[in-house]
Amino acid sequence: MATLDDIAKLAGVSPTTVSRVINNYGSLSEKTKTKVFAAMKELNYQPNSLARSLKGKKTHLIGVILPGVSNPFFGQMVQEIEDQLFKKGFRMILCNAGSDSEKERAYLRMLMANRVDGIIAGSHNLGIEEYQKVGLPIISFDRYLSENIPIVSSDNYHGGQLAAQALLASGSEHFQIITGANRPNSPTNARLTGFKDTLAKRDRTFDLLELRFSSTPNIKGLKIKEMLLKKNVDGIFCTDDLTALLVIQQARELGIKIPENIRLIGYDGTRFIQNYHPELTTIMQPIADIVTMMIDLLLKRIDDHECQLEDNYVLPVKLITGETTI
Amino acid sequence: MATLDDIAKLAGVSPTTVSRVINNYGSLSEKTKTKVFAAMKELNYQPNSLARSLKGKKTHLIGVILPGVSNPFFGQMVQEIEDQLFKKGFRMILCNAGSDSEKERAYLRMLMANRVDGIIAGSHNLGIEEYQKVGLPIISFDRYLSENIPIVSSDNYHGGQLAAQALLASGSEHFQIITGANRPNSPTNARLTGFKDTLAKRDRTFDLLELRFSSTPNIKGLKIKEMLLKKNVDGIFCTDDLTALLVIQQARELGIKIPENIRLIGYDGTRFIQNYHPELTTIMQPIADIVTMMIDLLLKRIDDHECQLEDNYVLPVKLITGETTI
DNA sequence: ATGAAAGCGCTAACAT
DNA sequence: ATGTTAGCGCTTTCAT
Repeated sequence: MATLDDIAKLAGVSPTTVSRVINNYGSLSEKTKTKVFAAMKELNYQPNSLARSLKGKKTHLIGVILPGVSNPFFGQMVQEIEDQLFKKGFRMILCNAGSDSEKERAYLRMLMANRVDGIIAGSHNLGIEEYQKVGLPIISFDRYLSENIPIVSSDNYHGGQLAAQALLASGSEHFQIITGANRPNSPTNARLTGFKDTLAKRDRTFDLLELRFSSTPNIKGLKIKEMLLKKNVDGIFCTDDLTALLVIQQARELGIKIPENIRLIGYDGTRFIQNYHPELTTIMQPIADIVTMMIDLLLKRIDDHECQLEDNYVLPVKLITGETTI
Repeated sequence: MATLDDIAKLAGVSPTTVSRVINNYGSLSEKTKTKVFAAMKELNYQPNSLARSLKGKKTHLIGVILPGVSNPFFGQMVQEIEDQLFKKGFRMILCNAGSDSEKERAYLRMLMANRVDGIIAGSHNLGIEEYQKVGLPIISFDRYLSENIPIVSSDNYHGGQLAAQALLASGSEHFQIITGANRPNSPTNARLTGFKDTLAKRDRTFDLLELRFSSTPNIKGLKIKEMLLKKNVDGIFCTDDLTALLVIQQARELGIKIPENIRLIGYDGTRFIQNYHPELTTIMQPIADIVTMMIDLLLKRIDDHECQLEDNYVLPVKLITGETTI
């Protein structure tokens, strides 16, 4: 692969001059420019960004750590991140941490070794210490990682309120919420709290079903079926849309009609759900805005590592009414 | 951020020795090792992989170019790629090319500039020339890119055959196939050919509806509705599962019963579909095997740029029978 | 068992 | 307007 020196030789100028042409910097005569450009074309030259970055410049690489990308929510988010980063001249190293803390730890080390300019993290396997030690600009999505790491999230509390209001408005009396395992410190818990508080104001209570994030859909389906059979519920709030799909599936098999017998509301409102399951009432997270916010903050921190940022940035959610609530 | 020299000083040895410890190479006394390790811990040292790679070593970076990741098929594929690459000590730079050739071209340049060790490409915006000029190991998924770039794909032709057989077996008489726009040279066309040939053997014909990849689901849905109303079909083959979901949606709205009035079969069989739409009969692509194959070939080429590989690697598909065919 | 020194490809003073 | 040179952090001969 051609180097800057090769170009210099071919064009009959010094390496510096070539560097100047590449970076469009200092004063160059038109002649030299043309010569150099010609040489670059001829050898299909690409400046080695490793060498460049070694000289203390930015790598323009961002590490993105998420639980996984086969889930449509994170799929859409990653797509959005990639798109926005690209427009700003950054590339992304994708890290699917799953629920494996060892892997996440290894990735963190790798990202440091690769001298990424910053990190967007939306996973939650690790303790605080590891993220503190990284010493790189980090922005978190929907998770508390450590002091001084800003969290961007949608308004989970209000989402919970909206869900409760929608179910109340549709005349439900016996409420059920289905969540993932609730981690301490996770902003996601606010969905539950918002739901609970709103019901409490009307003196209503509800049952809670926790399904571990790591359970397979089959297992989740089974637990849902069990719940559906045992309890007399008529208003269900799932804190993610995929679980809501499982409820629809199980209800259909049991001959339970939605929304006649049960009203159902999900959470996330990805483009995927809007396109392929428009029947589902859900709370939409503003993924594009979340990503814009995260990237904005991250780039600020990259420009100035010391810049002060808020602890929390909360973006508004929206109720999308489908046919699963009346 | 600490450098190798910092460690050397702190440990009271030469940089060379530190390098030896890091790479576990040459002969070291236990004492020195311990000292050096201690120094590394103390400064939370991570070797700068940029500097390492500059010295001619591999970057352990792989570029992955795909149309996008919000589609569950590519989502699952990316997840699989990431997972397998990680286990072999590689990272991945994710490039969503969409249907934007300028972006794909820019990414190709970036990947060269970043000196990735190799590329996995599954997009199809670009002409042959650009991929030829890259001069990096490349493996393609399901697309013809250029001479000497191996293509890994599932057995599209056989998939088409299976689909036809399933519809025939379920007693359909009037066939419809719904595909994306058919590009020349795309292995995907074979799905159509396999379907056609199998029907032809039984003296059956079929209608073709082409939906551009770039159309929104709403538009696709509209065209499907139109088709459903106008034609008298009772056996539909969609060359991807998402389109099949759209057919289910439209049929439901029109009061057409599946499988009573129409039999339906999709293509891809992602884990997502298997979990959330088990009712859909579909042809499953062996994503994990495809990825294993691609990575295997890519690493071979990375080890030896000249190594000879086949032009095509075709992996078997499987019929998954749901309730949309009887 | 350890160290000195050159060099990977580039950029940035500092000349001229 | 262009060139010389040193150095980014590491690996790798070649010495000792």
